[in-house]
Amino acid sequence: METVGRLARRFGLSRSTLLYYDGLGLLRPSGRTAAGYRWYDARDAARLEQVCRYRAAGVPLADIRHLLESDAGGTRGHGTAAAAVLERRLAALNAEMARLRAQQETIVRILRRPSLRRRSRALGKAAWVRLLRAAGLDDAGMDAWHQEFERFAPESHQDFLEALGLPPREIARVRAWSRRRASALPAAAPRSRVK
Amino acid sequence: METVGRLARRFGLSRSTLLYYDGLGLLRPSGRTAAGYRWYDARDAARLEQVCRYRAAGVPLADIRHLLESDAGGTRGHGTAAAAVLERRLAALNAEMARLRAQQETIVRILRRPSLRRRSRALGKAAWVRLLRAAGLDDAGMDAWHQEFERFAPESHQDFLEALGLPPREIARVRAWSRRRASALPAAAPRSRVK
DNA sequence: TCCACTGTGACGCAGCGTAAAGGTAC
DNA sequence: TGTACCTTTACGCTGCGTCACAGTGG
Repeated sequence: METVGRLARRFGLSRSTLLYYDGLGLLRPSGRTAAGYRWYDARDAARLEQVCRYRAAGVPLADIRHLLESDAGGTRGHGTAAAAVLERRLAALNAEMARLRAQQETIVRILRRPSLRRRSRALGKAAWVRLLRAAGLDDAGMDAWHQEFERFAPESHQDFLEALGLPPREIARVRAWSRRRASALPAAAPRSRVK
Repeated sequence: METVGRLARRFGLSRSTLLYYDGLGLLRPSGRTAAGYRWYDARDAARLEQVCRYRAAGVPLADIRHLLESDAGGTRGHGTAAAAVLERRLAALNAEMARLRAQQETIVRILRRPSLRRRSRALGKAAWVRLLRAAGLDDAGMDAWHQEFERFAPESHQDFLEALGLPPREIARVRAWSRRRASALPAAAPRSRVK
């Protein structure tokens, strides 16, 4: 039982956000006062809480609308729909982060100054090697680490190598080597890995 | 010496993009044909190449405009201006990536299902521990790893722990412990680290 | 005459922020 | 009487994509 400004403050949103949600049909107040003020009750607040949950995950407002509507329509399979939307969002997040990493890399390439690389807060290959060595890992350990990484989470291995700033060809070489290594006898290592 | 469509294709852009740049004043053709067609010469193409370089780094069009204008105005300090813009962009990228990581984490929290965690392509604590163990690291090694990480690159240490999905309080605990550890005698480890 | 190209202008997109011009609650 | 709230409408932001309608090049 509250007006739009009060509800907004309670959820840490702005008034215009709630007006926008109303216009979209995402969150309509269940009533109006005699003077035409929007009047939100407890169910509206509960719905807004759901909306905020999904928004915190970056789900687009249109998707949230569909989710909450299908949710009201019937219990059957609504959890599945939510999971599908969230998985789509995860995929989009991965794509977006890849784009941003590529931009970071581009900047570092433009400013060839290694002093700036540190400001990107993204560790490079040399830094990782130093850390792992300080932890007591030797060459054999790092080889094993790559193999296990490739076997257990190949996509993450790819992401990790990209984040190090390695060129695509070197990434491919490291991964291919890690795969072959896992099922073969010891052989010559490629010239360059995260080692 | 070419028209807008041809130049666009040559740079892998769309015609409307170049029209937009013209409207902004970011890239004006140096001439027009008798019929009013835009006519781009080699210097225009060179300028477009610069624009594309900065765009690949995600620099906003307005900033690119300022850069290229100050560049034409005088040689004095234009490299510094470019570096400043790129550093600002790096900071924005870091902030944006932090936002996206937070959203990933939110999604994983919503779907408590660990099976989905794998699809996020972001490794969690357990996965990292498994990898490091497979590489032959023991508890002491992991302790040393944290200490070195904290000493050498504290901000990246923070980023890494956040990316693992650890709650802020645990991150603070791990980092404080790593700092103390580096200059003290062996003591009891905190209840939970990436170990 | 045909077809690919060009011009200008306008609208659309996501998710709101901001302002204008006024009515309402206390 | 003030002022803190509320109403609606409409435009701004980014970086273009996508019409629509008309003229041009070959």
